[in-house]
Amino acid sequence: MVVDWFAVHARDLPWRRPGFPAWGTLVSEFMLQQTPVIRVIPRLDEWLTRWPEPADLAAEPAGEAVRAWQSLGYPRRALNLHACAVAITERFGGAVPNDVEALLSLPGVGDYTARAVAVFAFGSRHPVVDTNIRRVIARAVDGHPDASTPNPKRDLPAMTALLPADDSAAARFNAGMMELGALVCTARSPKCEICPLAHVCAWRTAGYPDREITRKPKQKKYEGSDRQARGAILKLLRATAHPVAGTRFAEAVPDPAQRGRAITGLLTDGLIVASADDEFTLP
DNA sequence: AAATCGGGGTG
DNA sequence: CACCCAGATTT
Repeated sequence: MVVDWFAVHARDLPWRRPGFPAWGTLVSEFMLQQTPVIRVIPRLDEWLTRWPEPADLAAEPAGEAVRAWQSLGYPRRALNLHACAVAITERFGGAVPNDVEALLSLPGVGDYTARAVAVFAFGSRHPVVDTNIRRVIARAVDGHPDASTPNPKRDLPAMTALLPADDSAAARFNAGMMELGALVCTARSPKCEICPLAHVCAWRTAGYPDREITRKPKQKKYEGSDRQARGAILKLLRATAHPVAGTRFAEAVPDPAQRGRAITGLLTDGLIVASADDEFTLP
């Protein structure tokens, strides 16, 4: 029933176009790691126009990937994606590998992304579990809103049991479940009245228990201002093609201690590199 | 299991 | 202003 619903209600997204390259699927999945679809689409188009093949990206400095990443967030993903392009060029002859095992060996590719690429780019039959599917399973199968700690592996058995036997149908089922979570079974105010699973949903049958979730207060140990400092320095370096003197960071981050922590962290993560005379630049 | 890593959009 | 977003990695 999810597959039928998906056939009618699927959004027209770039990575669903016929003939969309596997490299494009990999780039899109990286960008979609914790970044909403609507903000990924224009950036994906820029990337694939500029770097149509993994070798095209691999031929450029990693810093160019960080620049082109712009404000998608979590810029380490840009570094990982560039490292992916290098690894694909060197170890896989420039072609995105098609099996989960090989995909998992790539930097920044975890359990979700490996399965997603194998399924959506190559049509393999694997269960995929993302944040949307986790929520749909929690509600429709387990009968409670998604209050538990994120643990995709816990939902794999349920998805495996539901997965159609046919490869193509399995791929559409995965995409359909994700779409259902994105458009209908949403995190806040789900649209149960138009849900194709309403009549079999365990959560609805049980009378929507725990509809008002009391989440434990997220305790953050880091200082919010430190996070801001990282972004400010990175933004400064993205905007300039040449090395920037460390003293100029004071404009963006006035507090010396905070500035020092930000620079140290960025260097450790490889997002910036130090050159001579207290100057910094993208790698 | 919990913390970290961004930035923008939304109820 | 708190929560959410096609997660991955480290501790």
